[in-house]
Amino acid sequence: MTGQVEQAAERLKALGHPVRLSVLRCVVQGPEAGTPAGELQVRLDIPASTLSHHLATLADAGLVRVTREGTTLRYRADYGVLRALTEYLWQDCCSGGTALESTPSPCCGGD
Amino acid sequence: MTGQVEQAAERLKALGHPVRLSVLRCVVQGPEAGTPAGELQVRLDIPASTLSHHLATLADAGLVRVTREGTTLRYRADYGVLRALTEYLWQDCCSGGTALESTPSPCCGGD
DNA sequence: GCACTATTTCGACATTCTTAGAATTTAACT
DNA sequence: AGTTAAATTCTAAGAATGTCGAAATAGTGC
Repeated sequence: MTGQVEQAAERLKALGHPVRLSVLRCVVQGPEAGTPAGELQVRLDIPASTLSHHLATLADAGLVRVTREGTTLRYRADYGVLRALTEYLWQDCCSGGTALESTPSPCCGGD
Repeated sequence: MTGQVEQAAERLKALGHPVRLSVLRCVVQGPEAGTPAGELQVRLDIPASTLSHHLATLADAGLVRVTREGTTLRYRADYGVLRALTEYLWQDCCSGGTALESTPSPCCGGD
């Protein structure tokens, strides 16, 4: 199987671009059934071909899923993957060591 | 100020590389005072110059901090930044929408 | 089959990233 | 000052990314 570090790195890399991170936020804020690519294109105001590449990157990383509906393609977030990634990032990469033994919680606690 | 999305993207991008993610994990698991670059180099078994570039990327992104101690440089994680990033990722990018209104918690709960 | 719409794929270019040997800096010690 | 140790910066070259107009594809309806 692909190493866990490699997979997480690939997903973080996919998120590591302003446009793609914005795309994800749009998708998350959109309807549960998914947001049409054309709507994302209007919202983000970027060329369709550019958007398509970014969407492909996100989909390849497994962060979003696509559903066809006539001629339109709806993109929606894969929350399972996103959550697993977030958990991995905090638990396995940030709090596995000696420095934070008593740190309350990653995302839930906090100010 | 730099846009929040841009800053988060830069940090995620810094994490989006297998070597850098491994570096971070090593640093986190190391002593609180920081791990010498030389020790990281031995652990990860990569050329010093390559490691130095990756460390610079992580430091530029604000994910790690450096302290000089004689001729050795100790790198340690900035947990405040890491935590803020993790929180941002989940709260602002993954659960801000309509789809997950009743989702318990990002990182703390969960199976 | 033709037209129309929604998106993707192609092609090309500029930019950035990654890698790593060689040279350089920084600091400690004698 | 000279030497040694620890890291970084220089340099260079190949690989990967980002961008976007133009062309191609998938789907619907006439």
